[in-house]
Amino acid sequence: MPELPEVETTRRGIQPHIEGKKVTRVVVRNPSLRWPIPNDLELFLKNKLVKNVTRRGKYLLLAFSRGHLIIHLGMSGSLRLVNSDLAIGKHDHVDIHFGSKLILRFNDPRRFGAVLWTQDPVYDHKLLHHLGPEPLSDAFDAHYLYLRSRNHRQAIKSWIMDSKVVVGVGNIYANEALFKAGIHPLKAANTISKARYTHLVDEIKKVLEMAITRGGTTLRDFVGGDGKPGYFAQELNVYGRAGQPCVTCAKVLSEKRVAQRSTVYCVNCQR
DNA sequence: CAGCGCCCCTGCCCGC
DNA sequence: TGCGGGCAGGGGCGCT
Repeated sequence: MPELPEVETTRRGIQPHIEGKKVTRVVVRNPSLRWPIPNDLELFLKNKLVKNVTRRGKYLLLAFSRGHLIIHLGMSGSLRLVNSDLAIGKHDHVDIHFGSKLILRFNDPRRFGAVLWTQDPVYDHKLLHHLGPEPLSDAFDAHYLYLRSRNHRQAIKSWIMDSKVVVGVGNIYANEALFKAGIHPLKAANTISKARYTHLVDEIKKVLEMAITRGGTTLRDFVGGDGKPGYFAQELNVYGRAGQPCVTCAKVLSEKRVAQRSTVYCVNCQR
């Protein structure tokens, strides 16, 4: 249920438990995700040690001594560490065993996710090589966004959701950050001033950081727990609140579909 | 060639 | 209680 904070929460949850551990077995029950899971996945992974667990955008990267496992959770995927005696549930498509007890289990009802293997330098992979800066890095700043936006007329909301521009800004947080920054989601990217980009960058970082902090509160549930991310509990100002009053000015929030995604905003506070 | 829609898939909620 | 329609947090890809 992954926006970037959930992916990062997942990474932090699994990393300490599998880093340095050896894969003993791989079970693929259903290989048909967004792209087919390689059918010789076990061959690549068996007896290999996990060197580290990193993240690029919403892609989780498990580094092995020779190659990387690339995992994307899509719209409905989750990755949990479970004990090997836990019953297999619906949509549990992949199990990666670490010894006799520990399993990293990939579940994905809608199967928009991906589990891929590459032996090449991982950032050369076709899914990663074009990606823009990490939103929480210093490279993502107003100067960068402003310069890059000058020849883009597209609506600011879909523009900041473009992974070539910046990774990890999903629909919920795009809505929330634009509200906080007071920017109308349909405003053309190239018409927004540098000062307003400063505000937007600030709000994107803040909302993502806050959500990661909240997500962190569920970390303790990662082993054996239900693994549900905590972000539904957090206060959202606009997402899911169309027709309800704006928290700032009480005017009824509007909703439009922008690039096929639900977009909620306040016509009074966002211009 | 920037940028728009399509589409992959299951589940859930709502209205009839 | 059953069924059809619409919508869901992603994002690559094929068109124009």
